[in-house]
Amino acid sequence: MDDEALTDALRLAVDPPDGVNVEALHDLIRDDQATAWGISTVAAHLQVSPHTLRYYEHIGLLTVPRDPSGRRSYDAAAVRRLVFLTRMRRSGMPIAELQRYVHLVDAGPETVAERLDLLLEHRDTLRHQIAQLQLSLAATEHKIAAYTEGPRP
Amino acid sequence: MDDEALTDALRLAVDPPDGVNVEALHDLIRDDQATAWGISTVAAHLQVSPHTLRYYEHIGLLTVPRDPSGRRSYDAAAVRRLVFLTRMRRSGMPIAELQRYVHLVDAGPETVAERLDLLLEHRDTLRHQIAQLQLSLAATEHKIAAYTEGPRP
DNA sequence: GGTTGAGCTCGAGCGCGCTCTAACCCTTAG
DNA sequence: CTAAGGGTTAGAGCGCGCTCGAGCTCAACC
Repeated sequence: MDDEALTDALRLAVDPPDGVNVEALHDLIRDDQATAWGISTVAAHLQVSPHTLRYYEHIGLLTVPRDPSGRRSYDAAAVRRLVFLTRMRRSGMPIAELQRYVHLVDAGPETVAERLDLLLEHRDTLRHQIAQLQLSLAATEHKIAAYTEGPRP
Repeated sequence: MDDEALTDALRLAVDPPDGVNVEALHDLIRDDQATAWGISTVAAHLQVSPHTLRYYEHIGLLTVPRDPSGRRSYDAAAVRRLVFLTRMRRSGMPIAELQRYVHLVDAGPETVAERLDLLLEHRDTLRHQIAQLQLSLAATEHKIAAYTEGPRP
């Protein structure tokens, strides 16, 4: 059930249906303090390796509770942060910037302005990237058309 | 060969999102047969370093004519190929794939089908990337909205 | 209760794509 | 005629983001 919810959240994150519904994603992974997940479960759902999850923790991007025998036990907060982290990574945010961001988050509410700056900057980067990719896509499609239609490409 | 397609790719390069000098690119494609450009000129216009241009040549992505004293003298064909190469690189195509592609181009017209496959595959990659980035953008904008609009209760 | 397998830490290694250095060569301005 | 400044080569080095291995502990299943 919770596992399913996580799966759904991640499917939304990776492979969006027609409308992008950020609200829904947000709801799907909201607090749910009963359950916890093992490292390989989380890794599989986020499409990263357990090694990577340990690495992220090691470099201070998040802290993960342990079970009595010392194993990582990812709670809802950890998973939510990981969803954020992996999405930012996939969209090209460098790890150093993620470290800066989570440091601000952990520092408390007086850093909100700075976090906002960081997000605004990333938004601009994303828009720029999308524009560039669309241009590359147009160029690629044009070349494809030249190969398929034109007798002398 | 596919000079025309490369030229078209260059034409599509005319309106990059930020910074790239449109006039400069026009300079680069004007005077097709008469002129040649030095390495630092080309590097500046393509926004890469001369080191990178030598590197691309070294790994076989293109060949560049030399002037009588042995210096690189980029002609229109070389520049067109570099426009293509840099565009593909910026849109995430790995160098190994570029090597494969230019190898096919250099192998002659019987490799057209294979080149087309490669381009189709890249097109799909681009579409997927764009979709992902748009989702990340939506998520980022949502977070920004949460910070700016919602006065925290 | 022994074996299998997953997780743990620590630290080294790696693949990619440049990026830089060393040592030398040419062209051009003063 | 000299000196600056950019070009040439081969090859080493680097930053990023993992990725893997060694050697161990622990839990679970037959």
